[in-house]
Amino acid sequence: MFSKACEYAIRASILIATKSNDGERTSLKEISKDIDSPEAFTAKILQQLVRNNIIDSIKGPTGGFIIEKSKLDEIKLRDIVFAIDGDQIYSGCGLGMKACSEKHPCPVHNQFKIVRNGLCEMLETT
Amino acid sequence: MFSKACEYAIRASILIATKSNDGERTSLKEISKDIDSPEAFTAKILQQLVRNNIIDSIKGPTGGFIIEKSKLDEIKLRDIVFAIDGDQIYSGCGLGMKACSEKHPCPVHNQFKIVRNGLCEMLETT
DNA sequence: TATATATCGGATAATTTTATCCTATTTAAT
DNA sequence: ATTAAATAGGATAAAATTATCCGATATATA
Repeated sequence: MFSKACEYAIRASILIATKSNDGERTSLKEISKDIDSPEAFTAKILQQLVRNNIIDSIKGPTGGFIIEKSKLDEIKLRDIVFAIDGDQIYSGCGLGMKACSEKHPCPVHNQFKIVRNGLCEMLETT
Repeated sequence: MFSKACEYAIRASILIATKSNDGERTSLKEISKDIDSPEAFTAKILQQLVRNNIIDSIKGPTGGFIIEKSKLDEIKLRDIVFAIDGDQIYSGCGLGMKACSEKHPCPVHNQFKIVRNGLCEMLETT
């Protein structure tokens, strides 16, 4: 469904959000241990989330990652997926057919559409 | 959503099914041209479909690929996806969390479940 | 039977994704 | 100020996916 990078991003975000809700910072070490991901790779992904303004980082001892209180209820899965995987989930035909469109739908266009709409709705509300 | 290999497999299968319904064979060249995929790579994928008994191949001049009439209505997207990508779409947590299960669901478990069930249902009926 | 056409299958290459390493920078605490 | 702990970021490596090449095999047709 998602790339591994995106999976890590979502899992990390959930952890950071939970901790942030308790007013705690979460260190990279803690994150990669908790979500069971490679540390250095996870660091890259967190940097992307920082650049995309989804999480904040604090350097130095006692540093770590947080999500601003004001953002806690605003951030949707969609934002994370976009930051890491881009819009590929939304764009184009589910089968990658260039010629497929609403006007010239591929044979499974409508069935795919239903599923994708469900997915997008979920990403935008969760 | 799917790997490219799987996309090619589905697109090729749709084409072969259509032609087979008209009693025609479809050559590799025709397939890769029609579905806009690399020829040699497509050949590998078609071989997998042959081994998985989804399509049949006929060698030699005037050869090509067909789907038996009796199978035409029986083959579901599910079969193709399984043959190429395996059961990854069905198995495990949508976020790849080992610890996630019905008993200890991850925070987005139920939302993912709805979407995946929709996808599986579609794959099994189309 | 000879030939041309088509799939089969092993080996290899290119690309993308995932993962690691190492140094720089920031900053809390002593 | 010094030190130690933490993130930042560039360079590189490993693994997986996608793609290509080429000889082998099968077979319809002349």
